[in-house]
Amino acid sequence: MTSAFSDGFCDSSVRATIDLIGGKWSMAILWQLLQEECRYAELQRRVGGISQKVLSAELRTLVGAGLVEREVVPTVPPQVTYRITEEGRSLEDVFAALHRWGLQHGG
Amino acid sequence: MTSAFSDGFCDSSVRATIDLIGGKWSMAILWQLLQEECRYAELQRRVGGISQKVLSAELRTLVGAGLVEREVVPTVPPQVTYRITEEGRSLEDVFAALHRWGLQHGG
DNA sequence: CGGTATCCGCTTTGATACTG
DNA sequence: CAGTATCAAAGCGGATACCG
Repeated sequence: MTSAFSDGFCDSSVRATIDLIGGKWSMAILWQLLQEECRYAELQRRVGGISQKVLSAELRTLVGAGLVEREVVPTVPPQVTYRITEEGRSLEDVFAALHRWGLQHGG
Repeated sequence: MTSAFSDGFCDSSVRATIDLIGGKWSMAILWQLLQEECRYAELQRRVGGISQKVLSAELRTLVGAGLVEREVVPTVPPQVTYRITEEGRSLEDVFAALHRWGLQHGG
């Protein structure tokens, strides 16, 4: 645990993590889903300001990464619910670290 | 990347932190400077693949944020050394959290 | 309702040339 | 050596329209 970063910039896992949650909307979405599961339209409304295209793309990415779960109920009209996975919930630690530092730094 | 998280996202410090270190190069630069102080050209060489323009801009941002210190030795030719500040060094905790999660998630 | 497809503008990024 | 200026290219995000 001493030096998490050995040498050079060979640690791609940090980069990958930031690439995943560092986007403009990923965090807002995850943040929302951490609080409660949500359907598509509702999620768009809650996040606020995100377009359908971007929301779809983000959700596809997050689902693909295993952070979010997509449940389809084939009714008419269709009903799709998104919820955070255990994997996604584990991000709370990362958020906490970022939050702590953000406060310490920005004041 | 700086965004207006209007509703449903009250914690801007997390966002601010990611905006600061989530850029394409910020982390590579910080990572390098965490290991040892560095002069401009050397830094560009070590980071690898970054242009002068972007490196300058990044450094200005990081210095402005108080994460990096800029020391000018007015010799001929001029000599400028960049080194991490205490503030910047405190990011190690954040990196550690990201690293831990990155491993746990992506492998 | 829950998306995908298309087009378009803006920011980010980079190569190159030039200055102190 | 350590940058700044300029210009071109790429990618992302967003508005709109349309499909299952």
